[in-house]
Amino acid sequence: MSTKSQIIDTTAKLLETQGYHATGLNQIVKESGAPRGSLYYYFPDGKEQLAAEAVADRGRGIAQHISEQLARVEDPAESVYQLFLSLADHVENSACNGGAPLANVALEASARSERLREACHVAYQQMQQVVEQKLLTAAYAPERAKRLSTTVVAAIDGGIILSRARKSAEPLRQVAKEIKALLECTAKSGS
Amino acid sequence: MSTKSQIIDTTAKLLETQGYHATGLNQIVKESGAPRGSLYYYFPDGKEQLAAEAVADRGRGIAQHISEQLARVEDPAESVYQLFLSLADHVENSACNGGAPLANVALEASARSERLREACHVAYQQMQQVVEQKLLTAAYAPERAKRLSTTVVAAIDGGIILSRARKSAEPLRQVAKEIKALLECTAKSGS
DNA sequence: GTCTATATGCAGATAGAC
DNA sequence: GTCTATCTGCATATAGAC
Repeated sequence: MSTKSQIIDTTAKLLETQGYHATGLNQIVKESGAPRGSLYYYFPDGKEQLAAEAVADRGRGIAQHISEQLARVEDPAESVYQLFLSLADHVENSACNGGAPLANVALEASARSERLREACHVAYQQMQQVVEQKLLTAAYAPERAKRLSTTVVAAIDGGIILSRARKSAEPLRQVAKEIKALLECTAKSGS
Repeated sequence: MSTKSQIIDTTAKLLETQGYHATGLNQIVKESGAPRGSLYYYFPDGKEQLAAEAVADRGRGIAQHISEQLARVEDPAESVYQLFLSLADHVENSACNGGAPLANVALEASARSERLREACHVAYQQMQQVVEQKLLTAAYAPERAKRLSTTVVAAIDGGIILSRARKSAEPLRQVAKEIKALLECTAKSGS
């Protein structure tokens, strides 16, 4: 892996657990093992640019991960449910400090940096579209599939926040059940 | 209002929009108009203590706000729906930089400070219990009311994150519709 | 209770050698 | 491309006067 992508990857990981302002350039350099002098060579605009690229990279990664997870089960409701459960496992394995790679930056920087806000927005759109596409394979009306995909993404992030605060993946699993119920009980009614 | 509560209130507001690490003690002093020397007099443990008290205070505030909102409409599903809409208005009026007073701190500090994590957890529990109580006035099974209340709180925070990233309250309104659908379509089935 | 002054450290960023 | 040295500024926190 190239030095640049190594830096981006480490940054994304730190942003996920610590957030933007708590993550220092020094820490990124140290944990990535990248040469100190490379940082401003690859990212002339400094921390903001680096974070934006990390968010974009992680956004693509999650969207792909979600896509793969959803593809494993044919039924949309069940596939989304399994996605939640896999996320819950991930949250548990990361000691409840991970799982929502974008939420932290989105909240912190949406006001301060337009560049970061936009990066987060794009990443969320990608996640949402993947879910939406899966839902469209069922009998949902297009508008409703869009609303549902927004709800699924929101429920993921919200569930992870609660799980982190509680130091337990239980909230995420509870949310999983209800999202499944939502997808099932109204599957055929266009409403 | 006393100096102390003035400081707490300002801190809570800044934490909501900026998060923990981006909010400096200097800014708190300046914007609160409180005397500089008072800070460590009222909060000997410094920033961490101040933030924890701000979170606790805001937690009580939101729980009460939610309680009042839910009391305005008898039907649980409809009352929760109206709650979401009022939150969407609030997010819009704050230029999409507010609405989730706890999420930011919960994500940032859950790993670093046990004290802050616990404060967030308690605050979330209070919110959830208010919703749960409202749901119990309907025909939901107790266990399900708990799951649903978790889902509602998660959906609020997640919806607000998406709305902030998108600079529009639209995601929150979409989520609102689906949560309403969830509460309605399964009202009588204990599942 | 509140003030000012200050200690100490680390942040992000830059310059210039190699 | 990568290095080291350094600039500047702000962060939290403390000391001691009033």
